Amino acid sequence: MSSSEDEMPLARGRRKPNGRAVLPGKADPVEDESMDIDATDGKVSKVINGTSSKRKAAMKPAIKDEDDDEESDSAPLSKRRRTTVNGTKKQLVDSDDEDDIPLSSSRRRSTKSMKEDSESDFEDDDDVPLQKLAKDKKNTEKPTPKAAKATPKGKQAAKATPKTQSATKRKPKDETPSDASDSDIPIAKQRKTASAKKSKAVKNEEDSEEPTPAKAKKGKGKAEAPAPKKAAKGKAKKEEEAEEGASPDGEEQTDEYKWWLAEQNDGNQKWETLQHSGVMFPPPYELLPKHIKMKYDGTPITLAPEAEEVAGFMAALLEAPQASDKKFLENFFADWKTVLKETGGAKDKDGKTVKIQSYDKCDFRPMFEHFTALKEAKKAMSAAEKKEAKAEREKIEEPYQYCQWDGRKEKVGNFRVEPPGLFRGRGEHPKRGMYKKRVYPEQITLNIGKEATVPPPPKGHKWGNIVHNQTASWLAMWTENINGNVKYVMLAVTSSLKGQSDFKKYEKARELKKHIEKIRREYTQELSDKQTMVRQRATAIYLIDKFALRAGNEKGEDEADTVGCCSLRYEHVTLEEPNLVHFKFLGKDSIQFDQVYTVDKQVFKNLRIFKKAPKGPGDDLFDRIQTKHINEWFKDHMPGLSAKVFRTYNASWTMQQELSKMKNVGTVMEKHAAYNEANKKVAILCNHQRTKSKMHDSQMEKKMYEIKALMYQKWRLKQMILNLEPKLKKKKPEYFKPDEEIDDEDWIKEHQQWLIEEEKKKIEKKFAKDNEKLVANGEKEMKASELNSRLSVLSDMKKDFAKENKSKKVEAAGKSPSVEKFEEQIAKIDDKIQVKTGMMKDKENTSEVSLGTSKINYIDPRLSVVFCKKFGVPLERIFPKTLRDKFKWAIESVDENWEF
DNA sequence: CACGGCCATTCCGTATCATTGAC
DNA sequence: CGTCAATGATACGGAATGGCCGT
Repeated sequence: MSSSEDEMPLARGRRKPNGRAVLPGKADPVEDESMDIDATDGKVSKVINGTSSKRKAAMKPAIKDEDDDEESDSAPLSKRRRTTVNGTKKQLVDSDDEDDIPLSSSRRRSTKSMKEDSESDFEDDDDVPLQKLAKDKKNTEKPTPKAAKATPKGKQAAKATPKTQSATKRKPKDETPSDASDSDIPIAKQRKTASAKKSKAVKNEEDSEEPTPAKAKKGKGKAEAPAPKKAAKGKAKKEEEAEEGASPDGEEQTDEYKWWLAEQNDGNQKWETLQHSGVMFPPPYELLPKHIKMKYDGTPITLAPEAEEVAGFMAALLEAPQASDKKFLENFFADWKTVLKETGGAKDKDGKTVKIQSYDKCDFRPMFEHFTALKEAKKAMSAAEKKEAKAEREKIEEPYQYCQWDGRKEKVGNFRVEPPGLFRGRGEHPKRGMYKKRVYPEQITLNIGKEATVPPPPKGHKWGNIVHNQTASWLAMWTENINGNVKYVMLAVTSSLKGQSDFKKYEKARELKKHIEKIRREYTQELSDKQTMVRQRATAIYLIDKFALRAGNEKGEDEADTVGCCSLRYEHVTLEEPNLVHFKFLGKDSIQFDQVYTVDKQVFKNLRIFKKAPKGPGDDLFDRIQTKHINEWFKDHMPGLSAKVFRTYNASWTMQQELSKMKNVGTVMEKHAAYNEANKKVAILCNHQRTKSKMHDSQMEKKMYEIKALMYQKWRLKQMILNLEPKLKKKKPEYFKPDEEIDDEDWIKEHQQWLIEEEKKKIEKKFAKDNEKLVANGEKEMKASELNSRLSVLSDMKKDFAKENKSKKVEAAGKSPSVEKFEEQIAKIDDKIQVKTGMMKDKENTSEVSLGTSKINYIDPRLSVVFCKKFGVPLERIFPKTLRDKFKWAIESVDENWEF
């Protein structure tokens, strides 16, 4: 049985715990490839043959041959491979093959030897002139391991970029604004000057377009209202901040730390002093009321608190998709049974133990219904009650919200300990459904200043550990039980610390600008390197650069099967002559990556080689490289360079290109739409998707129907005009044609039916309501005959429609009908149609693209700020409040000439 | 180990619809 | 009786948050 499993071509399940895909009964394709390559040249092939024989000899121990291997580059790879291969025996046999095709694995041996294949591939490959080989050889030897590695050491020093310093000179470190409102004066000023410079026309538009009026009408004076007016702005801002400074003395917000005006602290130390309140725990579990009991095999059962709690987690999901996910249920059930065992199991009403053996016999419904009722009760709370509850919550949270970081008040991010629950995972995570346990203070380590007072642990508990790690930015941590991952409590994204690293991230990306040409030149050249490893590396880097792929570390058996660049497998890439590549795989978070790209010829050729038989589904495309190899290469070309930097760089670069194409014309709304369009390009580049909501299609259909209904109404009105002025038809025949969407008799008839139905419902509803009222007033209900008479309009409608359908004419309706009146109504309908189609398009357009992620993480915020300044678009249109906070550094530090 | 990225979910304000009352 | 404004209820969609994922 196990042998048959070995033969399964599927990747999944054949991965070793370390994640390497294992080729069952197959030796390393890699080496063959390199042999082949080298074989193109007589001289080299000699070397290779040496290697190969060595390899054969040292097949399983593998590692050793590296040292004496002359072709150092390929050796490490084979080493890696060897260590993970399970079918050692087979390989050994295979490797006896004279052809040096260890692959052999009878399962998919190609008739043509791999050697031949590759040879031909590289032969028609004139990118690698023979004479060059000697030189290349040298090159490849040079950058061997250790020597290169030393370089990135300068990284730390280089990190404090000159840019940072230049920003520094503006103001000395300890400069503190005199009061809170002070901080927004500069903005106001900038804004003023900017908008003054910008066209007045724009401002007028703003006034007319902004949703402000509506809000104002509502009497909400909130600063949030996009009121572009300078004066209004300043005032509003102040209010806002006053509100935020919860404490009565508006003092505390005053010395907001403008790190971008300050000296950068270099080195590893993150703080000097640190005081905080620790973490907030979820409320303890409260037992369900006695009468709420789940059933097993029809018997109501009593559970220990923890077992009941876990059961409740499942009960809550009864109508969620998880409830029909076998794996989820299986994992849940296993963990739940463990809890049951530990807590004395389930008892019936007489205290007799009930054995829980089958999920199918569990009935969580009573619990589910109880939860649903609770939810509704909560929803039904009066506004005042809700407000009170909220205030109470906030009061409890208050101490955790902020910490003192080097004496400054900084916002804390996730101070709440994650509550227990069932692990959800993304995609087909093998651990989904497992019980995520409650975290107790004893498991928590606090990181806090030596001088600080340690926050008291919850009563009856103590903290697991207290440390004073000044090189760490976390305030607290614990280890979660599902994957054994460490969870950290850190500062909020709006904190100065995070702001600084955000800033550094973008500066790093901008630094790449200076190197990108050289980098591209070099990897392009390496695309035709004679060594497979180098080629694979170059190809991978090409993909990372062009298509913004992630690096793609190996993953373990107990993680979802998702891939990035280096972990792409055979089946993820399909080639289509002459140079189209179809990528289809699950990326981070199990998000589908499904794109067809045109690639460089050489890249296409390389991919074809990397897919050569005997590789098949389940095999690594880049079998000779790992992320560490590309990372080493990156670091050699620029300190701190990584695949992520490419993503940031390309995203921001794309945005800059798109924005610079734009002209300062049109309304604010149009400009905003254009911005979103650019944003969308970036999102697509980064493959930021969102799942179309389940409702999406039906909502679309509904909208479409509404639009058609409007068109029909319009058409009828036009017919009525004709009814009044038949002559008009000759004058403007186009005008009186029905929209083609509704040019369909069957549809019209259906629609008429629908209209009648709707009308009927409406009348019945009204009747019922009227009756209710009468009863409430102690009067008698109306009789059914009244309803019938009211419903008689329906038959009139029917008749009218029938008549219309026959005569193709519509009688003018309404009192004192006139052409003008009809035209007015038509205009209104046209407006509605316009609006609706616009909304539809927009919705469809962004239904599967998520703009947020790239806006938050990849597009240099300074680009957006510049955009707003240049085009007079209120920043609030682009950045909602939290983003304005997060990007304060960007908002306050650029003028409109700034470039990425 | 530590940190940033990233989608789904939840939260919350606004738009829209329905209802009522005044004119 | 129709219209319009005011008000209330609800649906909707963007913003904030949460917690899982990858490097």
